Amino acid sequence: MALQIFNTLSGRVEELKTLADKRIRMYSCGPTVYDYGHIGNFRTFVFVDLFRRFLRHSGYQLNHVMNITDVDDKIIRNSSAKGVGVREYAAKYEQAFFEDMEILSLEKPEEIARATEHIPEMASLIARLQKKDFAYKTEDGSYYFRIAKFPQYGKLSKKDMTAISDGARVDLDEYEKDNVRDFALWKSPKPGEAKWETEIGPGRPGWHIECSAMAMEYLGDTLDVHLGGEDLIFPHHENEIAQSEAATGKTFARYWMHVRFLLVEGQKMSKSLGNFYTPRDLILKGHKPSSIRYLLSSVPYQKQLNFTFDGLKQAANSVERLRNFKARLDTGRFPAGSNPEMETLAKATREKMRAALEDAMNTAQALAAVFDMVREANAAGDNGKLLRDDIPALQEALGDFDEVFAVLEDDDAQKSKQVLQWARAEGRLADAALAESNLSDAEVERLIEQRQHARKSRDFAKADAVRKQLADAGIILEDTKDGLRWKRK
RNA sequence: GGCGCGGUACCCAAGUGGUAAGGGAGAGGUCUGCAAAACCUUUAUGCGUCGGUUCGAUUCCGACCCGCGCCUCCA
Repeated sequence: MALQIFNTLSGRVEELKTLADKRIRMYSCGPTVYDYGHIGNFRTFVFVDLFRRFLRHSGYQLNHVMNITDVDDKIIRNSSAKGVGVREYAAKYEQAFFEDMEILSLEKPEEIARATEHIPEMASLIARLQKKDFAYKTEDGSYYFRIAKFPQYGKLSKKDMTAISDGARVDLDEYEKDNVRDFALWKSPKPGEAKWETEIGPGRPGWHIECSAMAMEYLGDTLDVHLGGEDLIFPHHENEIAQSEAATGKTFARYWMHVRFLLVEGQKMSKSLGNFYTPRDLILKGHKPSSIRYLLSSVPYQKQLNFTFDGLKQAANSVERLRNFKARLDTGRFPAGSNPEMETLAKATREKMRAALEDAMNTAQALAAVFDMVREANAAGDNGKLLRDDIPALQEALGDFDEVFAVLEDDDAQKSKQVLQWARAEGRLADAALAESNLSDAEVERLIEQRQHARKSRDFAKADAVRKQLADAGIILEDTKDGLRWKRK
């Protein structure tokens, strides 16, 4: 089977067929860097990451562009409220975004495009649109897109723009527009706001034009896939289509994929409800980065995901189970020989995972396949039916899994530490429940040695006391047949 | 009002016209100096409600109830 995805444009699940065989041109809407990203943003970004990883795993050569919107109304408003320049303000949150990407194990796209570095491309796109009469300039120097001239308008969001729907509100201030639905391509300069001198005059770009200009700049007139959060379907992506296709006369993006919003504790996340979280907030509360990534990955992207603290705990336990299995494969000792059933199991698991992800990125089903393997291989191990030569095949299958899900590497403690340092620097330590483990690896090893001595001399009281001491510092010990293993909680 | 999505065990969640994956949690057991890990057993005659189609529906159709999203530069 080949990769199937749900295409918002057609409203159907379709086979993904790229323009150039095994090369994919994709564009995903990145952050507007006006504040720290929240877990809702990161549901989308985590999905984009899973998708790119799976594409690469499937043999595609990726050309993925993500934008950073570093000029917009909110950035202008927030930066002036703080009395810092727009560039400086945006740079801080852009940096934070990159840090968050690393914390959540998100790969960097091949190209990261900043809006402010592509102003001339946007201006020339607007000039093209004006030449074709798809854009017009108003008295104050702003430019708008003429929706009436683009009959396909609404094809992505399935809106009939010829009729004004009842509930839709209209901004009456913008009387200069020919039609209330026309959207801004370019905003005339206002005192105190960032502005650029361009071929179409001074001002700053509208929201949508950057993505059209940058996507086409890096990927050509027609891209294979365009992704984003579901809220972007309208107006953002609809407008991108209008701008791009009006200018080029060609299809802008052949497939549109949209990630559903998440709920937090059953409700829409909002600051007023007090259920608004950034990954940093959660890490400071003691949750692991891998738990966040796992939870965000575990529900297929087209389904609403209810993000709860209970779910976060469950995710942590699930990741733990997978890591324990990995450790068993990596460090356990097994009898010589091979059991063909294990090779079959590994192969079947890899195929099931691939089939699940090819089926419109059904991550839940892919996870089920891995857990089936974990259980069966563990059982075989307990029964002495897991043999030395079986290990590589199982490791490979687990590696396949982690190429996409990326949760097995135990770097949570180190990542959390970074967040703690950030919190300290920002003076936010007050709300940090995260306890810093004050034991270095060497100290842990030293205590473990003491305990082993005690055990050898059958002084179990002493041994247990040491274990208790380590447990209090967040260190878990496991006495296995193959020796002692320890890990940080 | 228009368009759309969803309601599956204590929690998360997959799925199919033929009788309910997987994970977490709970209970019991095996193993262990004790733990941990792991394994085994167990927890939905039931898949929002009510009708209909069918030999048979959780899966198809209709109505209703509930939740959610977009229609406002919120991912």
